Amino acid sequence: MEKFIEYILQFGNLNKQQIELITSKGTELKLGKDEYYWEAGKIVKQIGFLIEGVIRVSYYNNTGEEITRYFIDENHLILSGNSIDEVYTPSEYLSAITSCKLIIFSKKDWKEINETIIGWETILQKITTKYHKEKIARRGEMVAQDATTRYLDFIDKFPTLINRVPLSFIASYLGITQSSLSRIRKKIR
Amino acid sequence: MEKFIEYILQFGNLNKQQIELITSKGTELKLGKDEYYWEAGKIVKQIGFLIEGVIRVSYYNNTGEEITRYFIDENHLILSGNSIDEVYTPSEYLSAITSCKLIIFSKKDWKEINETIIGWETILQKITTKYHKEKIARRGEMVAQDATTRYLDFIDKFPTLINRVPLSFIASYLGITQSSLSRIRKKIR
DNA sequence: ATCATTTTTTGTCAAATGGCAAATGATTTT
DNA sequence: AAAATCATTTGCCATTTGACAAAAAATGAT
Repeated sequence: MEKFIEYILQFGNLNKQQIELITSKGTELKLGKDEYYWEAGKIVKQIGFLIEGVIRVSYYNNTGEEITRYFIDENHLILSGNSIDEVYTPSEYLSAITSCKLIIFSKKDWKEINETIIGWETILQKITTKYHKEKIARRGEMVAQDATTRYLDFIDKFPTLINRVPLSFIASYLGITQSSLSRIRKKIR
Repeated sequence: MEKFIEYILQFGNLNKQQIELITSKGTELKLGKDEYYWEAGKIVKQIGFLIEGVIRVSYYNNTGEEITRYFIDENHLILSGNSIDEVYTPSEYLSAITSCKLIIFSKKDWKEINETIIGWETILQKITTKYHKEKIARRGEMVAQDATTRYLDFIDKFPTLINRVPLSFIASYLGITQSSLSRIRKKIR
């Protein structure tokens, strides 16, 4: 829980009372490997903060292939709702790649926090904007490179993930086949 | 100018006085083809709204190639600053692909509007979020497809641009060479 | 209209990647 | 430990794309 508080404090100040309120509302959730955090189409009923593990965001493209859109690693908020979104289309799946530990808040509690803590909106706003930008930056430059460069970029940007994410997922994130990625690895090794 | 007001009104209400304030502060700016709206490294001293024309957002990658990150077409705000950003890295160039007409506001006037009109922040917030999402959605699915699919997607998402943007820029947006794009065009024609 | 310039198309060949299947390696289960 | 399962690597061949160069088409200036 402290991790979550620490995270929030990066974006704005909170007094003791406020921290207590937040702490009292959060519950721990454990996810086993390959369990879904949420599934396409289902209504998301909570807000989560990932303390441990890696979550994969995926969707199915028009040919039925499952594509990895994104990875979420430790110390990231997973939001959904109206203006503040970590997830963009209702057709996305979030599944645990490794076993995960999260702090979750029900929508109701989250709303209460929002209504009680002055400046909470602003804090969320900052967080959201920061991650929007990160994502755009990460993704934006990926299109215009060959697969090897993209993989190198990936290592650069997600250094902690390389050994925790199966090759097949990385490949689907990079937009290449497993085989190709395997060959690329061999080449640059 | 009305176009800009119209645009803003989609995101929130304004009374007559407020509209007048905004109108009084905006200036028209014309850009010739290939002129820069802003250049990497330079300080942006204004906020713009594109009424006519197409602007290309580009950057140079590590090998010195100029890559098109994005196109901005009619009726879009071009912002820069702190939390509200249309442009993400200070190394980006914005140049007019066609001749352009913009409404611009100096940072000072923009600040004044912001301080005078209650709810202005919220309106901007909505706009920002909307475009962040659009971009992510547009870009996000592009990596995992072959060039033909990406071109088809492009046509889908920027139907108004195909005939106004030179092939070379589209190619650089899609992450392929001109020749390849030319061949793809031929194939699907 | 003519010339010069720019943009787009095309050709050729090499390199990268995909699709498929088999082999190898790693992990888990029994 | 052996078997079963899953993940990764490799081989083979087809297709796509890149690099480079040249031709053709479009655009702009005079």
